[in-house]
Amino acid sequence: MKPPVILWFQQDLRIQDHPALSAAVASGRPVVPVYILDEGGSGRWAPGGASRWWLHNSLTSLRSSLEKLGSGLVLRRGPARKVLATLIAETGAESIFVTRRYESYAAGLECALAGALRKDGIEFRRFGGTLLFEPEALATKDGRPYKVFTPFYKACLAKFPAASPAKAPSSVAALPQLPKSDRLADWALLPTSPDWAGGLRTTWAPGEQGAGARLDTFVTNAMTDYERCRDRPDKRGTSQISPHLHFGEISPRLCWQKIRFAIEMNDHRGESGGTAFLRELIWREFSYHLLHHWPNLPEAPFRAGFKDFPWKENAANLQAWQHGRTGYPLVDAGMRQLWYTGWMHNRVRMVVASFLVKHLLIPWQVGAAWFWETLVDADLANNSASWQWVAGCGADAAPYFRIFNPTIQGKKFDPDGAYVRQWVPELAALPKAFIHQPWTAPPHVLSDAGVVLGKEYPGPIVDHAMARRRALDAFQQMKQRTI
DNA sequence: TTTTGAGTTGTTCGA
DNA sequence: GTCGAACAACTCAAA
Repeated sequence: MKPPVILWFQQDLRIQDHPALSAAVASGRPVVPVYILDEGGSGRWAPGGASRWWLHNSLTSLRSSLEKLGSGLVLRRGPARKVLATLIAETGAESIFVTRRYESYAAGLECALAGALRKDGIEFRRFGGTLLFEPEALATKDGRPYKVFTPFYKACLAKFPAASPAKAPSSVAALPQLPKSDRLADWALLPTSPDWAGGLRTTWAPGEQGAGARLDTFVTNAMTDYERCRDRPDKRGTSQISPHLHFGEISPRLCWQKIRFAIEMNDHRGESGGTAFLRELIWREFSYHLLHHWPNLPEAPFRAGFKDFPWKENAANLQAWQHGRTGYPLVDAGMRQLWYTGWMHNRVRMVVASFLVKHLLIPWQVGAAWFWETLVDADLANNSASWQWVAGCGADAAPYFRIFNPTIQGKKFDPDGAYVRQWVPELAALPKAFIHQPWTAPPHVLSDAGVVLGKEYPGPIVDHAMARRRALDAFQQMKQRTI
């Protein structure tokens, strides 16, 4: 019998439009699908609690898809290098196929493995599929990586169409007996005592099927109004596809194709909404482009001047932010939505991030770490690039003086306060006029609503006007130090 | 090499 | 109440 191919799954937990899987099947050799839980391999960027919950469910889904194709999924725990060596010995495989990753630790490992295995006569091939375009495929006229979104976006548009998405294989040739697999339950990816995942379970359907359903729902219900509604946390105006994309349960090429198709079918009525959504997919590409070319993006400010920024670490303020007790209803609603569902609306992410970095002067890395722990869509490229963008130290970042006013943002994007009422129930009875600024409500209004500020719900932990001035001063200080 | 136009998502202040 | 300017220059990308 021909020696098998090891198909190493990482953040590509799908069977449709999966170039490495397609190539393994096309090779005509038996395939050994494997997922390796390498807990030390990503250093400080080991998956957080919410990501681990998702991973458990997504692996269950992938395994069942592969079983339907006549195969299965081998689960192993340990350092990837060691596990792969063991599997080579057990199966006699002469090839390993993998979908390439872009985090420096992962890409570095893949390159090292490729070199080491080649010496032993083992073929190690890395495939694309995670991005529309590989980071090497896009460069300025000078041959340098892009640092500004708009020219990057135009360059992407000029490259279209990307390759068409590939169909899922109809079967995967298996060995008579797949190697032994760990029991998924033994990996303890799900939380126990306490089980905090109730909100996640009711919100999400991890896996390739859930991903497709989520995208279809978006196309049917929200795409046409995407431009108008995507900033409204009180509506279902966004796709919520981010965790599915992060785990590779759906490919961006398939998203692109489905959206384009829907626009055509719909007589172009969804054109503006669909295009705005596709632009967000290019933002994802841009984040990966940055991470690939600047590997320390997760740790260090892109603009070096921010190294000397006068941050004020403060444990009490950090905890108030994490627990949704800052006294600013929109901020608190967002932080609680995050804790309960593992996800936060994009508009609100900007507001809470701006609040942490500018109102509280807590380093963006601290906020990024909390998001990493709590988000089901925690993605090193998107998380790092976006936090840097908000903090003003990123590539093509928001100017530092652009400081969100959480009250104004609330009135603008949650005009009736429905979002706040859902996530901050202790304020639910407040009239609309005060829902985003309870500290301005007259005493009788507060008591009618059953609110005692400083009791169930706190007063503002910082004064907005003071915090704004302080942030601008800190920025001035940094600039003077740099000069 | 130099020049030129442009750059995701805001807020505040004063006319 | 509405509107435009100030906020801060700076650096990128392309001609």
